[in-house]
Amino acid sequence: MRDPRREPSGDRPAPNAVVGRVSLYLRQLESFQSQGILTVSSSQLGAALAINDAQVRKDLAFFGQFGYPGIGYRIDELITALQRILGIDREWPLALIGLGNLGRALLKYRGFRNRGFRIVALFDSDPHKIGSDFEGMTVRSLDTLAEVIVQQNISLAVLSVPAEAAQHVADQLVASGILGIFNFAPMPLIVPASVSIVAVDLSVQLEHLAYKTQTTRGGISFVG
Amino acid sequence: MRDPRREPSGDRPAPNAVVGRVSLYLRQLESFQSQGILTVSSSQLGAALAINDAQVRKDLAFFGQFGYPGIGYRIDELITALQRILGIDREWPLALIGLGNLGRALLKYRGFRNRGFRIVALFDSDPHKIGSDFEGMTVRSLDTLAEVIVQQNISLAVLSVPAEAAQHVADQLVASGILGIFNFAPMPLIVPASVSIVAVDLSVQLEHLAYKTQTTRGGISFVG
DNA sequence: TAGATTGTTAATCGATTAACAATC
DNA sequence: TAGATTGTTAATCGATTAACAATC
Repeated sequence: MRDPRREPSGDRPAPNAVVGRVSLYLRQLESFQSQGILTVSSSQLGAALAINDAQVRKDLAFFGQFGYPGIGYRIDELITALQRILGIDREWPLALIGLGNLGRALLKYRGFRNRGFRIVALFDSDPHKIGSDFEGMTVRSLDTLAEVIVQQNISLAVLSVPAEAAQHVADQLVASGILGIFNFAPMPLIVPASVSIVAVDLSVQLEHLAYKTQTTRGGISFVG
Repeated sequence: MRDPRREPSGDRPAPNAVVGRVSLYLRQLESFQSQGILTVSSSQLGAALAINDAQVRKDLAFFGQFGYPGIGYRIDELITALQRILGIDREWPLALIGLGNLGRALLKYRGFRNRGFRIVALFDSDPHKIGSDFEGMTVRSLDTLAEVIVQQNISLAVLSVPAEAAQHVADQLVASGILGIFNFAPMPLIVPASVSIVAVDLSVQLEHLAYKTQTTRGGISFVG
């Protein structure tokens, strides 16, 4: 691996769109790697994801110099670098708050564990659920939030509670020292800027599909 | 309700960002309505969602003239208009393909039914699942996809199958005449441009949260 | 009327794409 | 070397915000 490299862009955080694409690049690179491919050019990587080659190079260049002119990118090297950049070169213990249908599904979901995210603590406000076990873990009362988050060194929480409860629980999470919230509740959360939020709003997304379906009438192929 | 109005912007489809925000406006307006509020200004609506007031006006103006200078927007009127624009002034029957953990959770999820989306048919490729019942519906083989989609007049599908199977199932859906796919499989699907796709990539989103948490260190309040 | 607020134009900001010298 | 491909600058495109005449 080449080293030292020129430093990334002054440590400004990357634009959201860049981070999202880098995640896609990483997954595609892992797929190439599993096929035994060793190097890839920006145009090959872009073609697999329907992304312009200049965009691929610019996105990667945001974080440093990873490519070799005339050759492309060495896949193993780039995978290592992108994992470190995204922060998934380590395990992230997660707290899951809300064991309704969605919460229980997220608990069983494989996609997270594969990428180093591990749900290690469960919380719910329903007295019928507190004390019961899911996937080998006991559901705890929200009263113990701060205690458990500190003890287990948890920095991220998955929030799958009803909209009405979401802001109150978010406040408790913030008070407990959480650093990031993965929000599935269909409402915007207000938190200090020191706490990161990524929201997945399934109703908004499905409404978007309804809109597109109503308006789209095309013919050319498309990657989506 | 004022009528006739000036026509929307030449029927170009709205930019994605606009559609997403309109969905948020609609939900916020419904919340205001349930509080008994009758009119709202662009700055009030924007404040509730941390969106600039000029942005709110511009987004709405894309679809027509809904406001009253000096007054704002009449909430019931705007709700009706936005529902029609998004295409959720009617019922959408959905097919659900893939009854793994995520699929079963989506089946039980209330957020969809509330907005007029109703899962009316279940499909899986696993012979152990075919024939069994979930929520009063029998899981069918993918062989019957085209037949059921036509019979039940289904235009949207929720795809929650493993990445390896996703493209193949998408091809079957397209061949069966589906118009839109809500894709939870962690890979891009290739479909004709006449078919709409909205993708929810949970791993990508969670990786984004990891990145933000790693890089964020702020202090000012923020709505997310 | 005076005050409030829209719809829209112009100004700004940011993101994407094209082009190409530098490099392997 | 000749061909390929990067990193980066400049050009383009699109989205957001500011400003304000028109309107209620």
